[in-house]
Amino acid sequence: MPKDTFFNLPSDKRERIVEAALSEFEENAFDQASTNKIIEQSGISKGSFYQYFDDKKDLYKYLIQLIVESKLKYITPAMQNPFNHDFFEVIHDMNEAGLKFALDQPRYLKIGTRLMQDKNHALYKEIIAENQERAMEVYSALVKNAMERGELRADIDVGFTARIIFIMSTEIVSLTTNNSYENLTENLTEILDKLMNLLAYGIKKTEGKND
Amino acid sequence: MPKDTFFNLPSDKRERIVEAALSEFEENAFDQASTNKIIEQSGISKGSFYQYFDDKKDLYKYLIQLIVESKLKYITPAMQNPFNHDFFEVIHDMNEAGLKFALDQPRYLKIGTRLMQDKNHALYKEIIAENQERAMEVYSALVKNAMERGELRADIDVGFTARIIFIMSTEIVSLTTNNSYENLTENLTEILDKLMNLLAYGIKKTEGKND
DNA sequence: TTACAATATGACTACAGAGTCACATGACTC
DNA sequence: GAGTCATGTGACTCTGTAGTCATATTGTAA
Repeated sequence: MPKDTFFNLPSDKRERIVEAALSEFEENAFDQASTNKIIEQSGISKGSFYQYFDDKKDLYKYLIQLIVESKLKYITPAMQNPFNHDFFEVIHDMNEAGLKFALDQPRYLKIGTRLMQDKNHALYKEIIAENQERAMEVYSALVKNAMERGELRADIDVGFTARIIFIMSTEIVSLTTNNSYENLTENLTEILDKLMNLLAYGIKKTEGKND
Repeated sequence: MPKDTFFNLPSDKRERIVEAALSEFEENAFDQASTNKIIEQSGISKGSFYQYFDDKKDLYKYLIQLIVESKLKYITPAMQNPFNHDFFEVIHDMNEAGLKFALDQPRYLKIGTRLMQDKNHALYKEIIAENQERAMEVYSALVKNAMERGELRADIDVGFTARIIFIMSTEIVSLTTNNSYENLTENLTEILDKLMNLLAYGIKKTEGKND
């Protein structure tokens, strides 16, 4: 957590620092990112930086907190009473919210994605791992509930399905972008529909579900 | 490409260098990896290193080449006459081969995965991007062919499905490991079956496919 | 005006990185 | 033995890094 001196700062100065940090961490992973550059770009002195933050990690974790808070604002509405809604509708709405977040907050997305990528990094374990466990529990509960209500095939594996849905939620962004997070196009709902359709029905031609 | 001096080296020395480089790039992404450490660990002098390789990137690309060649050895058998076999069988066998590779060559896997992860890195674009395009073309042809033979629903999107299958092939490893590439368990075929089942039939309870 | 605390500053330390270069060594030919 | 060429060497340069600290500035309260 940043120190009081940081939060006591006039808001424009504080924003300049956050702005500079976002830019730096957007372009570089934690180890690559340079506090020197952040200091330079935000126009504060080195000494001041260390009066605001314990170290580079302190600042970084603060940014991640901002990002998580922001993303939660998007996701939570889709999670109201998830056990009373149609399972596929809940999953759809969550992914839709995630895409909206990606569209609205591209730099947040980029920083978050960077963190998610390096699963071997100590920071990943420190910041992400446990939250991910919680997410998996939520997904598992959703799947289990939907099975009990007869919405899902009875022979599927709950944990496996939960993980698939989790991976879906992280990969859907890359599905919509040809791998460069810059050009998020407008056919998001189209791609989301295709994905939901695949999740529900698969792609094999069967007696029940022909063309 | 390494210089002739490298290939003229006595094989034990050459292997020591490759070994040291694999270790370093296994533990660190390209930018983090230290040539100094590779030099130290392989017991050669700094000057020699630069007589073998143009620079750090030269060595790295050589390793990637070894990795790609190794992976191809696993995958190609599954790709013999792909248009005459059952579509799901081909996909199954390819993924199975990929998992075998992951099991047999964990350090290759780790280095390769690291490279795949940082899609923003210049090296990703230099090394991966075009190969990925080619992979997508192969997958697309497979999907299209299977549709024409009536194996797949006629209403699916070829490009989308090809991308799903591509993502599947990269994500299946993480599905089998709870995110640490160390403990690849033995229930690989089980997970692969579940994944193939999902791809084919989805998870929704329908008239055609109950329980 | 004085006194004191909070904040600001940037030169500085200590370290690590990639890559260079003048020189040393060893092998092979004449 | 002399000459030549490929290869080996490590001290060195240059650049960048995170973090520190003695000193200066500012704000506030008496």
